Amino acid sequence: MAEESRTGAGGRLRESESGGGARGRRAVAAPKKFSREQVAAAALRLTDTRGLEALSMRTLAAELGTGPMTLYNYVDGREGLELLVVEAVLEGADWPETGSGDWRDDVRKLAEVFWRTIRSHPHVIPLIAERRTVDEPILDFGERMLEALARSGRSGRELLVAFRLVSGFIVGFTQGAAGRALISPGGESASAVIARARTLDPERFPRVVEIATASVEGDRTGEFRAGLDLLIAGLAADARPGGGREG
Amino acid sequence: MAEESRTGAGGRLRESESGGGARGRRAVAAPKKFSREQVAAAALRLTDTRGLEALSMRTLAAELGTGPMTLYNYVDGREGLELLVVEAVLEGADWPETGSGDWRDDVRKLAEVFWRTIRSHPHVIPLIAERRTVDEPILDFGERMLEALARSGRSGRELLVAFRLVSGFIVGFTQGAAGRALISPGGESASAVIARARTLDPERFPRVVEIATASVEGDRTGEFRAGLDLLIAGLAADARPGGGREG
DNA sequence: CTCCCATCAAGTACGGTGTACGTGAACTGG
DNA sequence: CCAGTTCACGTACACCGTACTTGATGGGAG
Repeated sequence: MAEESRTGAGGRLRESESGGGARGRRAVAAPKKFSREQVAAAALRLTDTRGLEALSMRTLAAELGTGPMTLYNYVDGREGLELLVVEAVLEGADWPETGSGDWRDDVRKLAEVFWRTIRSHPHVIPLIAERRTVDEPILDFGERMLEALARSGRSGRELLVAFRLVSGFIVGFTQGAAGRALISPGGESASAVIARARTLDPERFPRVVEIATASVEGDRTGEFRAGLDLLIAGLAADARPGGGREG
Repeated sequence: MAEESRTGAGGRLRESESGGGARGRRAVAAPKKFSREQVAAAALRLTDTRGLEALSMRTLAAELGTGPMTLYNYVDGREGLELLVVEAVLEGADWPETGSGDWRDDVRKLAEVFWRTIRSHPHVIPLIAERRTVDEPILDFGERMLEALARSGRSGRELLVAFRLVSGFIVGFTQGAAGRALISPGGESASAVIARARTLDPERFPRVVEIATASVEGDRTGEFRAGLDLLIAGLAADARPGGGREG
């Protein structure tokens, strides 16, 4: 797993940042031109400002002032590029301490940090939604969440169900709150949703229109918490009676 | 619906269309070469057999024995093509009668039909997940689900939360059960998941590995029902006391 | 009848994508 | 000095969606 690009481990790599004044007798070549973090930051910046469809090998390369193929020295193809962006987003989160207190609190805390983190990069949401069973940084979060859920006395199939419930809710809610077509690259989410709801026939979709409106007017975080609390209550009610601690 | 006239190879034959407009001056020049249903069926077949990434204007056109641009006479670009596939999938469902009995039963019935319908076309799942707030056939389902949920005594924000909970669960569960990278175009889902789980470090992701294994061994439909029941129980417990009927 | 031209099917071509391949420059250890 | 290795990156290919253009068709007007 850990076979990252261990190419730079030779020791001699002098980063090409604004280091010492004599920045080189030579033009660039043997030491890496960028750090992986630089690439990640550029990719995330690109995605945040110009949307997910603007993220391509070529645009990113242009952003960095280099050619497309150079990126393949930092990233394992398009797939790896997306992974890099997801990583960059999740690294920005500061995960809470969990594992000791009430599992409900931990579930809540974890979910909330995830929610807040993701929401600050709305364009990345589709990426996270479709890659959540693949990327390690997400699985890392999943593992913590599972640990908390396990303390409700679940394991095996029940744990699986509980996890799917929670993660499905988180991703679904996030996705629904700022879905692909409802948020435009420009970024005016609210008006876009409203506009979209307006085009719907209110006779055919009365309640869809109703909740679409409610969704725009309400505060999403409050709704997220409400849904999560409901979910946690359900999980607690269903938990194996003696299983407040691990049974 | 538009009735189709099948043309042989190479020629287009005139056909008096139903409702052939006496639009004054000109009559129709040529009948359509395919029916919309033919196109939809071909698109769905293509997606089912060769995966979502094989669905393109060009491949579909080739499948139909015509050129790419011809499709634009039947479908509004790539976007419309995806809509067509989603439509084709959801049209295959036979929706239950709802609206009269217990809302819990209706939620269950609707969710289950949706689940079963979608699962029979696993490659379309990502499409449905990301287009669920956009496509009318999906909104149609959403409207029915909302109607059922409303009978738990909710409206406005609470209804929104309940809906997000349920639909997030459905989509999340489906997506998780047969996600993009976990199911390969070839179609060997179970072994792929196992293989994936094997590559994970069990020290770092002990519980992820545990539920991944459980997920392969268990029957998904049972887990889906279990999660759904838990969710419904939570919704029922939280329902406004007097609100068994619409209040 | 002939001719016109509205209409729709379909081809060509353009600008995009991801990336295999190859070349060559810069460094390192012998 | 000379391999050998690592990296930058230009070129090229196969693919994508689709704007634009062409071409066939056949009803009405003359």
